[in-house]
Amino acid sequence: MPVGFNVDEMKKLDEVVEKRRRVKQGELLFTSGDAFTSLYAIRSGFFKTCVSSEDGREQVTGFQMAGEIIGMDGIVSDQHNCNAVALEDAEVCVMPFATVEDLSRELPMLQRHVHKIMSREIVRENGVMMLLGNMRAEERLAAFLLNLVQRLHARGLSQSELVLRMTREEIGSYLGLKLETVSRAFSKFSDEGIIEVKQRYVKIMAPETLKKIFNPQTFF
Amino acid sequence: MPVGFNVDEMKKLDEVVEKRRRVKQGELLFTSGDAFTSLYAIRSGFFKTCVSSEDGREQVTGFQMAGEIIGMDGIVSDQHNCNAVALEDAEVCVMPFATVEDLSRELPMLQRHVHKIMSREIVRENGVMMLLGNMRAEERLAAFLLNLVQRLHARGLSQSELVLRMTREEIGSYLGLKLETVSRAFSKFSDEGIIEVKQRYVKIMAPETLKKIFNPQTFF
DNA sequence: ATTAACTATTGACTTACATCAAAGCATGAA
DNA sequence: TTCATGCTTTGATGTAAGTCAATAGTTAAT
Repeated sequence: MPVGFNVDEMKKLDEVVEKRRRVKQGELLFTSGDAFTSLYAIRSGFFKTCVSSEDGREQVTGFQMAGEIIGMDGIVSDQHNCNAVALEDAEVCVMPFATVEDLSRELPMLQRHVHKIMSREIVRENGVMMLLGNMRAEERLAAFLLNLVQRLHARGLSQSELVLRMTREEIGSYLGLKLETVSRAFSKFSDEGIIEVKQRYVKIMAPETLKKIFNPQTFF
Repeated sequence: MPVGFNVDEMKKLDEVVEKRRRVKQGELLFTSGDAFTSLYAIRSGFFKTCVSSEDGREQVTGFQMAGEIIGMDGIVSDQHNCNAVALEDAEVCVMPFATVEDLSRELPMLQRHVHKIMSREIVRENGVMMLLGNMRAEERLAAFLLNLVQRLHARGLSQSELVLRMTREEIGSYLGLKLETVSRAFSKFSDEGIIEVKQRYVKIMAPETLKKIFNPQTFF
């Protein structure tokens, strides 16, 4: 939650958080078809969200970490439209959406915040569409890595080192690539000295080169 | 706007609509970087929204028709993050977002409506990600056509005939394909008797076959 | 400690779509 | 009517990424 609330308002905000819920690695926070009741603020841990087509194909639609909100897909139809799976043991704050709506009628700042969170998700997905529709494998992976470290850095972690919480297959699903292609792109970056990779551990050695790959035009 | 408001509430809702704005074919309703002030309800006409990368690649992120709301991409950063271009002469209702927020604090039904519209957009984009990440060219085009006629039919138009408002290139951009690939897929469907095509005019002869192509598993 | 079950890497080969190129249609202006 | 312009179709060829397959490294269970 953002700063800028007074003591009284903070008390009200506390009401929103009904209770906490722990989700073990591999378990579902919610799944497609579940009744929608609440948004979830991730306190710790790491999630993926994914949709699956009726013939079983799965598309990872996002990776979410501490401080992020998930569940907004459920508002439109009062039931969830994707699955949220914990990629490591996690804890979330359950925020009943009816309470969020009630309270955001009293607190314009909360109202504004809810709108921004949803808008941010729309804009993020626009970016993913650009990635999937226009970029090549290495550009996609560069964008993915840069986005991940940037978000981790914003949480006080390193801006050059990270431990991936997801498999090559899950990265591939998010980026519209097969796991072998993801693996090859990692190896290529590693061969070129842009990153160091050892399984899930990644160290970014040349962030500027990575940015160049993601966004070639910047240098014309 | 949905039904279920009383006379008094309807009066208030009228306040939201500040004024109307006409946008000629080819003109921008808003563009990336514009200050965000309002959402727009399309009264007539047809729009595309698109984002472009710094090196000039363009990704169409959606096509919008009468009755739909655009501009929600601007909320998060107080400036628009995509371009909205009229594909035919159009008229929109300008709804200043500050007014929408004020009023939706008084009218829970409006508040709920705003949330649903944004959630619907998130879910739609999830579907596009599935399309772009997992489907082949013909599946994408089948899904696209089915979605278009379904929306047109909901507006009282035919469920089998439509006139495309966009070029093959714009369809391709939306679907992550090149215009030649879109054209070939149209020709293939036509050869197989699934549709009749004559330039922008399309008649769906075998909707069930189209659904099968989009969703092969249904028939195992 | 020894499996078993995942996960990741790498190579050989295939393929769906992209690219390049030419020609055919519309639409609108002069 | 004629020309110009922009869209669409179709063919020939190229290529990035997919598929198939073998191997090896990691993690977890017994």
